[in-house]
Amino acid sequence: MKKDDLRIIKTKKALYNALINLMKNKTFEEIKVSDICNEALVNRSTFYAHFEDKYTLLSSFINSLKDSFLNELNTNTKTSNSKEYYTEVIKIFLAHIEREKDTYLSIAMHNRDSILVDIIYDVINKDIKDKFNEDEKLKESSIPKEIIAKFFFGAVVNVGIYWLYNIDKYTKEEILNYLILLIPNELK
Amino acid sequence: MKKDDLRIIKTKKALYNALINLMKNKTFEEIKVSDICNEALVNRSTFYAHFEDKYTLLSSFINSLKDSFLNELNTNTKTSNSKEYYTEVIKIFLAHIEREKDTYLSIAMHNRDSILVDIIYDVINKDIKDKFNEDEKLKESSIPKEIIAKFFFGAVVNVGIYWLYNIDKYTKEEILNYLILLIPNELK
DNA sequence: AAAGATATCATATAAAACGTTGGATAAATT
DNA sequence: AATTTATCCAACGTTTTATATGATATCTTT
Repeated sequence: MKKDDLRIIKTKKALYNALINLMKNKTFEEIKVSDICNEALVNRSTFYAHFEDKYTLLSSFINSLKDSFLNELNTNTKTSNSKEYYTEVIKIFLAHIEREKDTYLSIAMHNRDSILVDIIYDVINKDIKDKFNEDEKLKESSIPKEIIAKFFFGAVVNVGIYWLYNIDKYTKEEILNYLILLIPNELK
Repeated sequence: MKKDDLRIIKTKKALYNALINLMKNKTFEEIKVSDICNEALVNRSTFYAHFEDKYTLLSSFINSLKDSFLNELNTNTKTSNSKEYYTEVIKIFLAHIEREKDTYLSIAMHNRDSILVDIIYDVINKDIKDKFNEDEKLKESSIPKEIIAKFFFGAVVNVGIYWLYNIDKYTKEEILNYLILLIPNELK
């Protein structure tokens, strides 16, 4: 099973797309493996050749989303300056939401918001934590660093999710500005 | 089916407890209706007399958690003063986490964090939004009220969840203080 | 372009879990 | 104490899962 075989790439992509499509109209739990296969025009036995079950399929897809976001982070954040670093991260975060909005909205449509929250938190926690820990300014604070981190992570992510649902109401730049205003200067 | 029949109350409670117990060791998806019934010492046909499926069971339990939190909110927030109102809400929020920590940790154990996030957001959004909208101070801000709300809701909830996982590391009072420090005075 | 490798398909099958039913029993309400 | 009714038990058909096998189609390699 060389993973670069065209057939494998094709069927996996078909299964991913099928799942996301079905999630526009159905709860994830309501979706059966056979539904996914029918939608993807893939035989059921082929499905099981690649994934244990639909949960593995979903989390595999989620991981690919995470990876693409992490790549953007690594390639687009050049500044070592911590002040600018945070706004750059937020910029990339918002760009990610904008680009993947259809996917995220499909997932959110007939499912719990939280699948979305899970994805985004995971991504953010993975990479940004370290930078946060190196931040010299935060060491002076009387509030534990980890709590400051959780506070503003939660804040930014929640605004991001709100924007996802109201993406035509505000531009990316507006949201960015609001966030910059809301985050105190000592952290910016 | 009068819902105040002792037998009904008993079996429902048994099913709730069974589910929460099982979630300490298994994913919600791995848990079968028969598992819940065995754990609860309740016949499977009785289960179906009360709930459509395990999803209905879970969300019914979640609703009861939400109700208990909303009750605390309504009975314990007397102040019309908006400054003090927010800190009171946070106090009640932290007290709720502390009292229900075993339940929440069971749910979180082998499941996505986000089930928890879902619960808490739902509760908070339901009741506190209105107060937020009435807040005169916020009308002066250049930032849309809804965004300010999402920002600080996300922040507080995320700190609360962090505390749930590290409940022995900080006291309730410490967390409260940190949050008060992190929320700017104009909003307090 | 042909040969070889292998992913996919079609089909079959067993097991697991779902969801419902009807009558007997036990527990509650009045 | 009489009546109501929730629970139990056991059985049943259906759906879905998960796996296996050989034939076919597609991709890779040379």
